[in-house]
Amino acid sequence: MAKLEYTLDQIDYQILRIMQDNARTNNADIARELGMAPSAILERVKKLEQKDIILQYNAKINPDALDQKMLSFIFIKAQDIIGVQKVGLLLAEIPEVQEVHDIAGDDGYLIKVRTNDAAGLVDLMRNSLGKIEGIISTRTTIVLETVKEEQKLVIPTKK
Amino acid sequence: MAKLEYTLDQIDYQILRIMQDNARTNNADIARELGMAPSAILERVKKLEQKDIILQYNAKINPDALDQKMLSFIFIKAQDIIGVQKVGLLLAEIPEVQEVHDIAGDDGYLIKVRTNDAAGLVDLMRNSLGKIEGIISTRTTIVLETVKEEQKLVIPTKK
DNA sequence: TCATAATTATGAATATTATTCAAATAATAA
DNA sequence: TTATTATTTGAATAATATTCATAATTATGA
Repeated sequence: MAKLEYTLDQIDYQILRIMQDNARTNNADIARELGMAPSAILERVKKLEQKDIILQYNAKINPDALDQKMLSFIFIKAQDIIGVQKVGLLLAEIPEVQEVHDIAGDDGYLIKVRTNDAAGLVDLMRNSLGKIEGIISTRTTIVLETVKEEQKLVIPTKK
Repeated sequence: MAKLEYTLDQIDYQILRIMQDNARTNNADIARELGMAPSAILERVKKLEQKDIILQYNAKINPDALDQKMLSFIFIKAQDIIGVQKVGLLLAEIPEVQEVHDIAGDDGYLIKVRTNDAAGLVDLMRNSLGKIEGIISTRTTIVLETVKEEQKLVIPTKK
């Protein structure tokens, strides 16, 4: 899927750093910051996209603004054969499920779910999870408060 | 912090939907898609930003491209007084820690950590977590494979 | 090392977009 | 209904994106 036969240099790292910080930074600004021609930056950004190094650009929306105040993590024990992930794929189809991780240990999956409230969570568990065959059991962890939530990667410096 | 005395309408939702899908969509394109003047869209986007509805724009970078192939979740039992989160704030300062959630139950925190490999994780636990006072114990869950990882919210339709 | 090839950057030209703002509309409240 | 406020439009200008030929740089192999 991702074709990573590609070596990133310092300039790429700087671009990634800027983009990771603000994905709407325009080419001209990046070019100015790096002291290069906008066309050169454009070229690199396109390549980063094509090589699947930059996967996507997304806006982080305030969950409260959409009344999605409840965040939970659910451990799901499933009877999937290791590496097949049938249950995992079904879980991934649920819109409220933001993340699905196949985890080590007998739990099977760890999923991250955002709902309006507790009722929404119950709903989801009953209607969505409940309909997936192969789920043996679930264990839910409720988030009281989120202190940090980013997906920023640590980008290498110098070298 | 966030001032949410603001009611979103269908147009706002559409903008959010577009932005959530591709944060680099330009104003002109959004305007065309919604059949409105670019200036009107600009106005709305600015407001969405100012009202802390759109929190930030970020590029999702392929972790593999930066050799961050290891993802783990760590439950941290801490002796924080409920609601004070001293440990939580210290955890949030660690760059490899992408998320810190204060969770219900006696576990305390659930954090999401990205490192190069197992050695990097051990390093982090020893050097970073190890230096935080107030951590009573940790329980680590290793991610074998991620099936889905987004932060897209479910945006209401019609009404 | 040198020459050639391949890659990447530049700079200028053009196409598009962003941004501003006054006027017009629409929505809301009194 | 009328006044008030908020939003949208449309036009004008500033700025950015994009293309592409040329130049510079870097990599490669004899």
